[in-house]
Amino acid sequence: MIRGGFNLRIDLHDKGMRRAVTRVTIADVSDALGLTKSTVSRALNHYPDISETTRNRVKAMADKMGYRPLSHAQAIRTGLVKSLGLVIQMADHDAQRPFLAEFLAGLSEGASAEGFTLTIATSNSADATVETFRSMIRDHKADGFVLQRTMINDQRIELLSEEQVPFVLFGRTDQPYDCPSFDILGEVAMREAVFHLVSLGHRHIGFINGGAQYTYAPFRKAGFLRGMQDAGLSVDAEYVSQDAVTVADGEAAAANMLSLPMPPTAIICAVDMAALGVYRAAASVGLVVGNDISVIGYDGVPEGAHVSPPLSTFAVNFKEAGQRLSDLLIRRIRGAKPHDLQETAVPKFRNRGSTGPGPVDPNTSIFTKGGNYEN
Amino acid sequence: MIRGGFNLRIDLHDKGMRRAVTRVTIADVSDALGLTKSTVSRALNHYPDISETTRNRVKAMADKMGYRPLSHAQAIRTGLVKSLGLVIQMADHDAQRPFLAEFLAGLSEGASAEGFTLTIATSNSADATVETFRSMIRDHKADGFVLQRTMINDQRIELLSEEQVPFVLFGRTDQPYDCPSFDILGEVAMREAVFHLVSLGHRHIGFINGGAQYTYAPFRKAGFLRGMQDAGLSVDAEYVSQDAVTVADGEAAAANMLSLPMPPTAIICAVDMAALGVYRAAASVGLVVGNDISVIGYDGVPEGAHVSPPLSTFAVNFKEAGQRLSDLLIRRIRGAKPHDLQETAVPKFRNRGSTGPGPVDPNTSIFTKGGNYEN
DNA sequence: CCCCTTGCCGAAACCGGTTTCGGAACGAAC
DNA sequence: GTTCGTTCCGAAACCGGTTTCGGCAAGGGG
Repeated sequence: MIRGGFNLRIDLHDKGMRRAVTRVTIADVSDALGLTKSTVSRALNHYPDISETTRNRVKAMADKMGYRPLSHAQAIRTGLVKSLGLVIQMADHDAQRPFLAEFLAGLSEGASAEGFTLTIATSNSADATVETFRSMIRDHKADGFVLQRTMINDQRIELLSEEQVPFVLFGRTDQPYDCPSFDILGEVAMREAVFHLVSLGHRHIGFINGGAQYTYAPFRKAGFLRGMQDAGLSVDAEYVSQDAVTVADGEAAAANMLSLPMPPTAIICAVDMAALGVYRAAASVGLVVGNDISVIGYDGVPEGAHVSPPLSTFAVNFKEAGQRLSDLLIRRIRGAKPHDLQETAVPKFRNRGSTGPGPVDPNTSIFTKGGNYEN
Repeated sequence: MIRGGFNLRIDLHDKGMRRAVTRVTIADVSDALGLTKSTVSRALNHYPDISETTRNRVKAMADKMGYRPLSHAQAIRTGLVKSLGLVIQMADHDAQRPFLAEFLAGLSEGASAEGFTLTIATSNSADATVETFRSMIRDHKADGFVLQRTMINDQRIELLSEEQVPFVLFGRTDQPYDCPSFDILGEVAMREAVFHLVSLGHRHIGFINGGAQYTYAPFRKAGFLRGMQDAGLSVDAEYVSQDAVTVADGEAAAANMLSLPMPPTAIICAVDMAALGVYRAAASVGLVVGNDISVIGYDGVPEGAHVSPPLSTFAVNFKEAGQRLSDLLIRRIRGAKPHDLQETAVPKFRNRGSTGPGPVDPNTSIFTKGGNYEN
């Protein structure tokens, strides 16, 4: 039981570094108190069979000595490495790039608030992503995972469910699993976008949806359709397109719509990047955004604030999303039931000037705006 | 020695998950071979006192059984958690945002190639960053750290050196430490930028430097000055500014230069974001970039490709940087000497159209271009 | 006063690996 | 035929924690 004071040694493992390591172990604490390791451990971990006075003595001594348990030492017995995993799929298209920093900040804050860290990996394809998950699960690199960009028929969900590894979705799933999740209600935003445009006098409103493989797409489209229906407007199939997640995609989709006999006077995009493409398409046919044509985006990417006019959009708070996801995941890891771990939020409309009044006569084409009723 | 076959148990730790865990341990392997754990361990870790035949038997059995050592179990003895740490300082200004995804991808690839993972944290201020490092070091969350955005008089370097924790710099340091590092030679780029502009006929060239607290700033400035000197051009102090890292910063700095009696006909920016600000400043005084005024940036941010005309810039390969940094750091962790771990690369010029011929008469102001020699 | 709880803590095993130490087996040298 | 030196592996300690089990002492009930 008596040990020679503190645990001071020279760690020569990495020849080059010759690092002097002096770490306070649980044994140091127990020795200082005349207790055993087990008592100290249980005291610190809130076991009920430790008296309050002993617990307090232990706690006091522990932080007086600066004792901090080594998480990987605990892990070998508890099975918990106190880390949250994130696999970022790159080259997917670059749409996640603008959010990544804030999202990570949120995740990191939420994690560290509970003593967890963030372990991340990247991959280049869906298959590689699944393999990365497999390997991280097998080596137990994280106690649970955050899945961003939830997809329809998501392989990651299947894998993690099967392996019974805790996870939380950023988004909602169509699969019959009861998953912990945090999601932004894009459908609410899209419906609100319609109302905003209708109140400005627009009747012909186009909708450019995002990637059809993501679960957000049907939700946003439904919100758009619901808004149109509520406004008593019909939706022509030609006014709706999908799979636009980049500037180029948005430009192409908008160019199509603008070449229709009766082009929309306003376009709602499920993704800001696509909305930026609408700017280009508009410019190339001589339309001024915010004047000749109205555009509303979704996401709140920083680039949107730098174009002219600045893009009106529904800003998603990615930092908050990260925090909530960390929190939910940690609660899941600690045993909470999926059903109790489902949250949503609504994006905030940022009216920045890319919308304007609709045509005087709602049946007027944008190309004949100003009274030339020849169509 | 004889153990009851594989290690199959039900792990009830997290009440909610009831996860069935069946893991192949080193003891399973040794039992299957009739050897001891120690022999298997040494065989797998290339100890010299294990015969070649035994080593091969062990290896074969290990991967036949799918054995993978648990890194956190190894860590408690070896002191190595097989993880690289990265602390991202946010709100710094958003300049790092565009690179983050690629940079992480590079780091992750480099790390996982050697069986390491990436542990990241974020912080909101320089002080918080240092505290985060302290805590990660104390809890040994990573075996070493990657420091991006090397600063002049960098507190992180002091801390890590003092604590004798391996690290590698993205950038070079002015401090008297011999640090492992990877850096992009911005000075080469800036000098090349000058030559490019001079060859187009420019004589009055402005330089907008980046954040003065970063070590890259003096290098890039030196490159600019060297280029000017080599071209036989003098540099007026009014043509040089610094601390421009955002669009707004760049706009302000450029506005100043453009209001000089003899404004520069070309501006080189140490940071793309600032260059985008130059676009704005130019527009607001009626100058067309690529025609009335030439602009060259540095970094290769995606936004630069979307403006009109697309920004000519020196593109930095952040993914490669990440890979190299991971590699260097891992070698450092394994004991290589700092002196042998210093690499550099040069950025690649992307000529995209934001530069044009200088004035016919080099002494002509851009505001009188076209032959109106009245100054 | 005895017995039985209950509260509280120590002893020891355990988690999954690594590392030290020592000794058996074998061949070479004398 | 000893002796000595290698080669190669087993036994056991160790890393820093957690968890099980059991036992001692105090307190309460009969």
